[in-house]
Amino acid sequence: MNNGRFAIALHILTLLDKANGELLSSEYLAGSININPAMVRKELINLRNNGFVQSKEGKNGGSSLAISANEIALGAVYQSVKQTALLGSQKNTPNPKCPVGENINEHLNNLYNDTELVLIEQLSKQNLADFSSKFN
Amino acid sequence: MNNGRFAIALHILTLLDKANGELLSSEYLAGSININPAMVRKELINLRNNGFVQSKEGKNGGSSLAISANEIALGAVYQSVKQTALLGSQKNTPNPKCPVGENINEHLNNLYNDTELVLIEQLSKQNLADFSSKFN
DNA sequence: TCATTCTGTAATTATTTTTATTACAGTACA
DNA sequence: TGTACTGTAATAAAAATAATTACAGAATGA
Repeated sequence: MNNGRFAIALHILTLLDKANGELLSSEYLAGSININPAMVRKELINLRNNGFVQSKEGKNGGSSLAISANEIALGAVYQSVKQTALLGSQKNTPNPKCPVGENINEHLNNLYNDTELVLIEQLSKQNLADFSSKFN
Repeated sequence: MNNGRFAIALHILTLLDKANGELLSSEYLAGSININPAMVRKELINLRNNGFVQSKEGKNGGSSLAISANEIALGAVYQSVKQTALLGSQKNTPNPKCPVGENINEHLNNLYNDTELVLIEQLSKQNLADFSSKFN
């Protein structure tokens, strides 16, 4: 997928883990990542939908982890932000009159799926707690 | 990396393998992939630089595999087209004043590198001959 | 030798994807 | 009821990718 969102999501999660339940505002998170608070909020929507974080609106609001850091496998984080296939582009419209062109998408998809499975497995050897513990 | 180039490269290589040494023109290749011949030539430059194919200029020219299809591991094809890190974006400039921001790139890079290694290993379980044999 | 058919490559443009920005309604608190 | 947040949409900007055009140079063969 090659997605800057993976880095952002993991960055947010790491900060939330370090905060130990204290609510962090999107502005604060954005400050550490060095991006716009609105971007952080967008990513938080996704992290919330995946059950990783919870947010509180209004004054003194902010976000915190919704589950324990060792329940968040990095592979799950990857899956939550991935939008396109690992190696493919969305548009691939080969010539169906050619025997290779006709079938290559099927074979590529099989290859991508198998590969992605292994990738997720590998990422999941670490969970958020493991990752976060690498920081002081 | 998430690169349409992987699909294009593999498509080209598969066609060349099927051609059994016969020279195929960039126009012919482009016809099967359904892209512009100039794009094919660009990708051929890369495939040539990696020793996978050879081309002949001039009339009746074209390209063919430079080595046997079972010497071309799919992981090597991936490596030849990859330009950005597997999961990262080029620009990631977190706030160095934050202990997490300061070190996250190092940890992300380690994670990406380990993951990519596994990915290449997985892809390399198949070589071009294996892949190509899936087509009639 | 010279027209033809290719590749090699650069320059340019177009398209798509990603990221950033702005804005403001809604919510919670004190 | 003012303040400090989130939620979300709309828009714009930037970056990455893909496509197109163009033409010089190479090999062939009539």
